[in-house]
Amino acid sequence: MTDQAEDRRPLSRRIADQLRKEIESGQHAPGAKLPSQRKLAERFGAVRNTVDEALKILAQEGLVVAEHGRGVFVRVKQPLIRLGSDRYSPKYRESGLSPFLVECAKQGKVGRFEVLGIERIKPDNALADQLKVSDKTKSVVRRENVFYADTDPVYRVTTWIPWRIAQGTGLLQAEVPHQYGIHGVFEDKGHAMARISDEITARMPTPDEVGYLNLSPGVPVIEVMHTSIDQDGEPYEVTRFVMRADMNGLSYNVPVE
Amino acid sequence: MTDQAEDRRPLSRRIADQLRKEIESGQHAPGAKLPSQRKLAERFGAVRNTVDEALKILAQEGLVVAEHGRGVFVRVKQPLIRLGSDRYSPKYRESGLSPFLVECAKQGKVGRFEVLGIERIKPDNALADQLKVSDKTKSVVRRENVFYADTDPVYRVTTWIPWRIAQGTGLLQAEVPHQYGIHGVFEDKGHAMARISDEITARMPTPDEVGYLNLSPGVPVIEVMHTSIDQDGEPYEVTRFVMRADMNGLSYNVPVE
DNA sequence: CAGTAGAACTGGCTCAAGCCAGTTGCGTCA
DNA sequence: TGACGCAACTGGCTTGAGCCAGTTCTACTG
Repeated sequence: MTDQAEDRRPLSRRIADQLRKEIESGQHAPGAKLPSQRKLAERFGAVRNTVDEALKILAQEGLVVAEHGRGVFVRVKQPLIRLGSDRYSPKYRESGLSPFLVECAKQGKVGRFEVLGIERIKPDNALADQLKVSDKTKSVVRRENVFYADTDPVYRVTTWIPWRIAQGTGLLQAEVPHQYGIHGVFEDKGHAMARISDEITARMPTPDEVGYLNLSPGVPVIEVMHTSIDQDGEPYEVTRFVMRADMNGLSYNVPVE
Repeated sequence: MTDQAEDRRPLSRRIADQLRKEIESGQHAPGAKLPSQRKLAERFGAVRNTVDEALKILAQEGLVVAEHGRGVFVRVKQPLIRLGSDRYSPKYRESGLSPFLVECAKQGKVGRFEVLGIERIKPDNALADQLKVSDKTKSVVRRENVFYADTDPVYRVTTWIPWRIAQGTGLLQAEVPHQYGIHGVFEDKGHAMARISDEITARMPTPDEVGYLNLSPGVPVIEVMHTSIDQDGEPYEVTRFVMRADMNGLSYNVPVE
């Protein structure tokens, strides 16, 4: 009776289910190569196309990765880089270490980032609203960065700063003009970080994001819209993180108010 | 020259790219039906299989949804239900409204939940560690719930409570024995919530989750591992949320410490 | 012995054809 | 009029065949 129910499911699904079971039970270890599509086809009495379909299902689930010309491999789970709610804590600013670099170091990786571009632009409505600036003029500075752990791109970061604050600070240059980083600049301008507001969503990447984060199929992205709020309750900076979900997590350890 | 580069990309991708462009430019409005696979095949000079492939790509990106026998439709974006860091705030407990119900009401939906099961079990290592209980005995109670907005399952919630705390409180029954809900019970036991620790990840759903959250392809899940910490810094409850990412977001508005 | 050409493998993608299973609407029949 | 059944549509999936493009290793060549 179970068999009957099984039998009416598509063959590609049944093959995927069987292989998933074998992977989860450890019959195929992480990193191991699965039999070739042609061999699997023979084993399951299906045509290669159908096996290909089954493997695509598993790839979408993030269980396997196909490498052209080499084979299909059980995906090795990457350790997560945890971006914490304490990432803006003053304790990091004084030590000179960013939480990202600390996390990378923990995993024996070298963290670094590249500046992709800096521009003074006209904000869209939502952003103008959030930062309380005009949406008619070039009232914000946008900075684009990519972060790497070793050679893997890990997340893309876009920061928007009101021109009123950025003006005359050198934030239009690639090199951040302060020993404590960009938030040092804000403090000098009279904006100490009192609160943060983070809005978190997850979704499948756009084709663009697949390209610049070098994503394999079945890896979603986490998008964080972060706003820094100063001692007067005024927002003075917005940052968007787009992170690959297979290498990143978030962590919030906060008081209940 | 661009054409040459374009031409060496797989046909299914090029079709997907073209359709994506048309959807994003508004030529196909949200909810609208795309031409049938057979018509698209004719238009693009491809075979139906290839168009099917292209549509699967778009489905995986979360752009379209196929309905068997009816057609392929541009996905309508659901408004997000935002689970906030203030969801455990005392202000809600006294008003008798949960943040989930408030969010649903905002969207004109009726929120409700079902108890799937309650069990006294032996925790796994990580959980035993987190709650500081033994992993050798049935030292925790597990409660499983599903939350619905109207008829859509929105998230699945699993709560683990140390038996030492749950004992004698009636938390083994479906009906929570306190007017302020489960956290009222904890307070009576001397555990006031002082801090929360949330660990957030995103990933593709397991086939199980696809089933009970009724997920369409291309929708990731957000997983939140939440720990409640009392006035003495002791963890006394762990909850895992598995949320469909197309209907849910998280929001943390917290002080910088 | 070093270097290389190529065979034999891998997955990627497309075509062509067909059957099946949902959905919808229309026309017929009671 | 109302119910029912069927035709004509929709997507879902599989077979079978074939070409292409990466990778790997071997055996031959200089």
